[in-house]
Amino acid sequence: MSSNQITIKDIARILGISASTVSRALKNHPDISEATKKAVNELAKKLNYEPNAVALSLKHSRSNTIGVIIPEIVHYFFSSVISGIEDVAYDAGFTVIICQSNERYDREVANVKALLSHRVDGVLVAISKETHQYDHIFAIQDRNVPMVFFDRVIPEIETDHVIIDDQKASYEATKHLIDGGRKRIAHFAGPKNLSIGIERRVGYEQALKDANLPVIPELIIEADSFEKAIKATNKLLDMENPPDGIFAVNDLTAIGAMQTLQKRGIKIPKQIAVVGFSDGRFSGITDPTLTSVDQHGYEMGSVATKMLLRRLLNPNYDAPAQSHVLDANLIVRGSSI
Amino acid sequence: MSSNQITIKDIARILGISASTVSRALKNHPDISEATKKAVNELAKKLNYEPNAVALSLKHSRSNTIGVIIPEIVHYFFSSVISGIEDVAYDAGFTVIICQSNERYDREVANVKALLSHRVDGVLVAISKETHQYDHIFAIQDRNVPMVFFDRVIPEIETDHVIIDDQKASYEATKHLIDGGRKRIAHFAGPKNLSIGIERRVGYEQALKDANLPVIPELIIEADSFEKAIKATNKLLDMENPPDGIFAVNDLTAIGAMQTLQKRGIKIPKQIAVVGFSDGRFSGITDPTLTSVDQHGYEMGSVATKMLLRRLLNPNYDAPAQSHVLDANLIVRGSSI
DNA sequence: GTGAAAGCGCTAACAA
DNA sequence: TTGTTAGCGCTTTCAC
Repeated sequence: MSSNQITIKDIARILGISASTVSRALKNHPDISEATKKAVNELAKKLNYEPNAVALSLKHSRSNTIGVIIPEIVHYFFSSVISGIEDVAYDAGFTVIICQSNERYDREVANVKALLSHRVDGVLVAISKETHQYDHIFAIQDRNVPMVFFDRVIPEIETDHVIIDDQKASYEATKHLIDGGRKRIAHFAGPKNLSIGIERRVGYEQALKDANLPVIPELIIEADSFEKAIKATNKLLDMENPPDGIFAVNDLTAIGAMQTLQKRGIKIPKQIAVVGFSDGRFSGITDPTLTSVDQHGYEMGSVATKMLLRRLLNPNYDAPAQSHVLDANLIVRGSSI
Repeated sequence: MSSNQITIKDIARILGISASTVSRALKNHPDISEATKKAVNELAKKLNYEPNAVALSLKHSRSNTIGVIIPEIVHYFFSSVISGIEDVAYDAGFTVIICQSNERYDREVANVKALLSHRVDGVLVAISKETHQYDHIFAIQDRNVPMVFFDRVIPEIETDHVIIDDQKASYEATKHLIDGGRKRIAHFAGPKNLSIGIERRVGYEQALKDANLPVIPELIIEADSFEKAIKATNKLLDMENPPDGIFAVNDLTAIGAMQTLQKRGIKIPKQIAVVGFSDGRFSGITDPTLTSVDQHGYEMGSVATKMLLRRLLNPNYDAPAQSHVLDANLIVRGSSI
């Protein structure tokens, strides 16, 4: 398994010149004679010479590498984010190292360690749900490694971040139902200890208030899984005065609602309209198709990476931490109109 | 932005000893006195010293890094594979660099270049659909960098690989329909130029033959998108003698079929049973839930990585290329029983 | 126009 | 028990 990697030395030896000359010839240094350049470049090509990025990293104390810490790659949203990160990083000549925390604190700490050890030039982090202690994050800052948070933010930590305006998106979604004439809109809410749970609920309530509609506690049910949504929908339908619209905290619960409604003979959207919050690609394949908020994962990844590159590429750029808030817009489909 | 990374030299300087002593103390070398070890380790801890993986890579000509080239991370199957890769690699102390080809040949070539430049110790590749020329792959072999193919295989290239037994899985799926008493089973087929298209169709046909059922050309329709599935289903229903079962090449088309059937008042599975081939996580949230083949993406990633590690960790292991075929098993749900 | 030498951080053979 | 030195591949200053 002896490695066959060609080095500058190999080229130098073959051509009977020095390594430094080869190095210069390869970067088209003006001092080098055309003849030498030609010989070097031809041989390099012939031997499939590829500069050793590891040596370059060590030499320049810059690895041209970005580290990413993400909770779970298998979520459609997060994999879209990664796609956005990869594309932008790639265009800027950076390599991306992705680590999954699997929503675990200990794993996240290990990830940080690995990335720092690899001397990544910057990191993009979506903090795990389990993380409530931040020494490992401070370690990144201590080393002056630029960092951008995305999607999940820790208020105590001052660093660039890009998030979605969940509250506004929920407001829009609810308003869309109101504009469609709905007066009793239920909400399947997320957990109260998660910011998305809170933000989406606040947006919902605000839209009701702004339209002079009452916020009815019985119509707000904590339900963030498919099964819970089915139960919650049945509960709503069993009420004396059922809702005429449902705004669900995510698509999965919206789909649970739709199926239950249909099973009980309710017409969507005629009798009850349904709006979800996109976390998959289910919305296009339900029947009717599901009106939902598009979270723009790809854009989030690309924006976050650009924010990071801005600091990486201009070492004297030292503006204070920026907050970039993405608009998440409503995609209106069949379930609500 | 001056980097604050602590080095062995820093520790040596502070303690007034040599760098090599520090190095040895950190790895608990028996020659070093307890006192020195203690001092070094305490200071290292205090300063948050993290070994420079870049320097180690250069020194050892081993980067402890695995490169992955994958078509598109946003597919659930591929992101599951990555999860499997990450977990196994992580446990073995390896870092993973993921590159997306986006199903493009030029991008894949660039990915290989980047990974070779980073001197990854081994690579895991699922070749892009667009790739029909293999110089970049040969370049990997030329450098004696161990490589494992997963999911997509190039017969001409001899290297370890792990694939799914598509044919067998399709056979099982079709047989399951036959066992349920279905006699006219339609097939939504994938493109004829893709191995999954061919394999799945062959498995379907073989199951029919083994059960002495005729292979009816009109019941085999090329349909690998949601929209095509809807059209195809309508076409089937308009036949004089419609099918009593549908085996679809993927879940998306199976769902298209189900919706069309339901729209036209057909009961699933009573009148027509439907089976899909899993490429998402739709199967649990349809109504009825969808019987489908589980592709075991996570397992594929973990097996592929283990095959790679076997070569990386035992340099004298040089068995010929192995082929690992995973069983993809049928998950029976409501759409077929 | 080209070469020699030093150094990025770390390790290991060799000295002391 | 510890230090010195050389070297992994590359770049860059300084010499010639």
